[in-house]
Amino acid sequence: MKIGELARATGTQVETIRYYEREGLLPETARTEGNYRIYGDVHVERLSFIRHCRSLDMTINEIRVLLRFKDAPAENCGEVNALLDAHIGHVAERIRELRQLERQLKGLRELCHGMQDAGHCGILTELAQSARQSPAGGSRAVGHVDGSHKGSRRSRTQ
Amino acid sequence: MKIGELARATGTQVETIRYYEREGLLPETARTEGNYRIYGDVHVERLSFIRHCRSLDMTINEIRVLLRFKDAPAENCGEVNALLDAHIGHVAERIRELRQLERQLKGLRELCHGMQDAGHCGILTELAQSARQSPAGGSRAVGHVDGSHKGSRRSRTQ
DNA sequence: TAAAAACCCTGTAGCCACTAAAGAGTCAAG
DNA sequence: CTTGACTCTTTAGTGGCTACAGGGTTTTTA
Repeated sequence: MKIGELARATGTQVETIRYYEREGLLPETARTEGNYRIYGDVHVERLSFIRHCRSLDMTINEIRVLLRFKDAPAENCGEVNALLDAHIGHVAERIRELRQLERQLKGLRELCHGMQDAGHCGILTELAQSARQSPAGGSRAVGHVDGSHKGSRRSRTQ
Repeated sequence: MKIGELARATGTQVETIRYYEREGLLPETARTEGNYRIYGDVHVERLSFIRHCRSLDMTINEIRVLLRFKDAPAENCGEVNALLDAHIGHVAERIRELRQLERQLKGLRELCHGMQDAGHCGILTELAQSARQSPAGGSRAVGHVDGSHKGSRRSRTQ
C-alpha cells in the first residue's frame, strides 16, 4: 500500500508518517519505480502502536524506548513497566497542578462579577500584584506534562 | 534600573524580558548612552502582571487582551470576565481529559505485573492493537490546554 | 489518447513561549 | 589597565507536528 492508504488505515496524516520515518520510529521502506513508499501490514501495526502511545500522551522518546522492547522480544519487560509507571506519575502530577490552578482561577474570578469599568476591576487589580509562588507553570516537579494549552488539537484540523 | 535588576525583582530571566519586549507586552524603553535598557517601577508592575498571568497558564495572546484593558481603564471589564471564564473552562476540560488518560494508563499497567520477556508482555501486546478513540491527544474539544508534558519546567532550569 | 485530477516526492518554514549561545560592546572595581 | 560582570543583537533550538512551495507520478475521466 502507498502512504495515503496507510494514513487512512491508521487515522494518521501523511506528513506525520513521513515525520515518524525521519525520526526513526518507522523504518525507511522500499520504494516503487516512481519513488513512492510501499507499506505492508507490519507497518500498519507499528504505526498503530505509535499512534496508540501518542493518544496516551507519551513522548516520541518514550515511544522509542517501547519500540526497542517490541523489537527485542526476548528482553525483560520490567523497564516497560517502569516507563509506564513514570508516565502515570507525570499525568497524575499534572492533574494535581491543574486542580490547584483551577482553584486559583476561580478565586480570581470571584473578585469581579459586575460590569464595572476596568479601572476598578478586582481581577486586573489582583493580577498586578507581585506574583507569589506559581503553582502551575512554575512548580518544581519532575514531570513533563504540558501546561493548560495545546491539548485537543486534532479536532480543529481533521 | 537595568534589565538584570528588573529580572531579579520579578523572578524573570533576562532573555524572557527581551522576548516580551519583542512581542509587544512590554514597551520599548529609554536607553542609556551605552544602549542599556532602563526600567522603572511601572515596568516592575507590568512585568509582575504578565508573570502572574503566565503562572496561571494564560497564553501570551490572552495576556495581550488583559493588558489592553489595563491600559484603557475606562472600558467595561466584562470581556475580562469572559476571558477568564473561558480559560477556567479550558483548564477544567484538560483536567477531565487527563483523568480519563490516567484511567487508561492504569488499565494498561494492570496487564503486566511480572518480569516476563517482552515478547509476552501484555502492555506491548495491547499497545499494538489498532488505536481506538483517543481521548487525550485526540479529542475534539475546543480547549487549548497542553497535553501531559512540558509542565513544571522552570524547576529544571532555575 | 489526452487532459485533468488525485496522489506522491523533497525541502523548508511556522506554531508556542521561551532558552541558549555566539560574538561583540559597556561599565565598575581593584 | 585589566578583569569580570553585565549588556547588546542575532540566530538557532525545543516537540510534535502542520502547511506550504514546487515539482514528479499515477489514475481517472472525457
